[in-house]
Amino acid sequence: MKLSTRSTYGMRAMLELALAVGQGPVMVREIAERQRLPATYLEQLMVLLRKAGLVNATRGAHGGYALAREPRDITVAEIVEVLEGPLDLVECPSGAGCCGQPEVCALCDLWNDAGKTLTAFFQGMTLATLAERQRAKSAAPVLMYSI
Amino acid sequence: MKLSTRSTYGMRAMLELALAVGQGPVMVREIAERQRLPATYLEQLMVLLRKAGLVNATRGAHGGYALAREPRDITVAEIVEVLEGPLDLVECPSGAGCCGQPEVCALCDLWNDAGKTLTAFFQGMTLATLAERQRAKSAAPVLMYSI
DNA sequence: CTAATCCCTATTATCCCGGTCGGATGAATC
DNA sequence: GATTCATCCGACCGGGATAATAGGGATTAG
Repeated sequence: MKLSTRSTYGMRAMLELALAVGQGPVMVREIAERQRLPATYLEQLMVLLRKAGLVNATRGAHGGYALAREPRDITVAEIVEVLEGPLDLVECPSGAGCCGQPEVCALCDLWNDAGKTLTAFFQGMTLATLAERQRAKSAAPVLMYSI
Repeated sequence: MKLSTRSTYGMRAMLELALAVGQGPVMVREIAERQRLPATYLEQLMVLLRKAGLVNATRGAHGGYALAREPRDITVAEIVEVLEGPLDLVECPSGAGCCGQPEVCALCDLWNDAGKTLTAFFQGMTLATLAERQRAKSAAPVLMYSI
């Protein structure tokens, strides 16, 4: 039930883009170095994000990636869903999650509700919020607690 | 990010036991047949649930499994955690989920909060509630909507 | 034209899940 | 006490997905 690295890598890249908003496109290699990620692997993920309309790519020299929308208009839910597939805990009703009879199975509801809970959480979180938090963390280091 | 079948199989078995509470132990084969699950596979899962103290096993003839506690005192969170591992979305801070510096990484908090949300949801759901819902569903079939 | 960068398609390695099998252990029945 | 029944335990295996790597093609700036 862990998230795959696709999501976490992707989120790290997207956060990086959110922090660099307004500074022109950022190269994959640059992101990869800053985040210590395998560059060629990240490349594939960026293509997925582009196809999903979350980022714009500019090719050629001085190219790179930039967010396609304002950070406040991109939710974590979107990003994760692109890289991880639908935000459901089981694939009802055809899958093994329930008995195959959703109308009669209390567990189907359980899994669906859990998925909705998670989705709601991720939908409520935007790149803008995350970037803000990240800036706060970077600016005010552990010193805060050592007074 | 899907749940493995271990959890779903296990939950189906546990719900079956909850519905059969007070009727003596239930055999694995019996559960497997009713839920259309591979019996020998389910067997392994039941052993895990027993070692976790969620069910009691009686061996030999007329043996089988029964809940170790009252249905209202067994949460979905416990069951899932036994079969699926800790209810976290990433394994911070050593894993690839965050940058390796939880104090400086906004994403660590994100993943942890998401995990807590999910955990809270599952902790709030007991076998008693599920059994009740299941009974309601079985009792009042689709006929309700065809008046 | 040339360098830089994204784009795309294999290919590989590794791990975990889902499942099977055979036999050992322990309990009930006769 | 022998037999039967059911849980227990470990070993094994195939498939599929994940996480990479590699190489070449397309596109743009200078």
